[in-house]
Amino acid sequence: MSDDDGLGLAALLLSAAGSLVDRIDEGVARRGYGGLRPAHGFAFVRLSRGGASVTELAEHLGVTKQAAGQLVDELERKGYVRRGPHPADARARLVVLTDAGRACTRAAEEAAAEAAAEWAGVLGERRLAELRRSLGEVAPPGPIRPTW
Amino acid sequence: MSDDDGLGLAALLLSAAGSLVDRIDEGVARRGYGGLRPAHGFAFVRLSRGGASVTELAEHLGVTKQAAGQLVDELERKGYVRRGPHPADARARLVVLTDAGRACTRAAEEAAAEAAAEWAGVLGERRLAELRRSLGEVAPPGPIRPTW
DNA sequence: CGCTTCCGTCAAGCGGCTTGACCATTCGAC
DNA sequence: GTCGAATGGTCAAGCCGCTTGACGGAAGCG
Repeated sequence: MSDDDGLGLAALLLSAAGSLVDRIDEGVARRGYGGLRPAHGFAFVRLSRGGASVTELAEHLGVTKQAAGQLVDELERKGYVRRGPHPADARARLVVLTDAGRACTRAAEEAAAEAAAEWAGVLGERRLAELRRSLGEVAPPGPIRPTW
Repeated sequence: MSDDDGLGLAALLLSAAGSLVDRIDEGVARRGYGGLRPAHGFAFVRLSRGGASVTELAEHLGVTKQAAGQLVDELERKGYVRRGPHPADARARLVVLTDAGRACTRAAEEAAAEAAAEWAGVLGERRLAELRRSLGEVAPPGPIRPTW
């Protein structure tokens, strides 16, 4: 009954997303990168494209720049990122991944691929691709925000 | 590039889930039930099946019973639920929806159906059903937890 | 009966986030 | 050029939802 209404769809989506995120997070920890939360992984995704300013990161994550700043502090303390001067804007500082940060990003990608492979085992490649396609059509662009 | 790996899939899922949840929440508010958060909606879903104890609710939501108790406090203060004696266990108290609570539950279902209809408009009924089916196969049973 | 288990609540504290204020730098109109 | 407005980053304070810990009361079971 709750599986063919909108609320059931939301529950399904939340459950699937939560499960996938948890598996990735756990896979990252299993690879030796403990003390990281899912939000860090999405920060890595953004930073791996040549770095970003704190403000850009904040927009990417859908939080205030103060919150993004704290997150960067934490990653810097753990040695995953480094704040450097911004080449084109003296107000800004460019946050870039360190070698450890890049290694951790790879670990996250591996863990994610592993989780996706499990799903492919259940659904088959074809239906997984279709799932991805459908989600792409309904998912809005914009920041990756924690769900509720 | 980020759309065909596991991390991209997670982002898509999170984005879609977040969007749907936001729309439902907003739809509920638009119908006159302000000050409610998505978690309340999922609590309503559980309570609408004849009520539940605080502990059952906690399990359903994947939080501690203390947290569930606070949530019930809040809903009680706003007049959506009532704590009554439990018919079979004097330790427990049965949390049931009031008339306002049932009306609000209906509003949430309407808002969810509305959002789902929008998705059906994009994907078509057939692909939406397929989406739901695939999600049902990969989503674990268990509590509805906030994602990351 | 008495021991263990379970329900609900009180109390304290934490973690991640927000709003508000501020300085330094840059941009744009004049 | 110069000056005001906009923007990047940070400090500070506080909030809110949640957690851990501890406890009384009731149930279950030998």
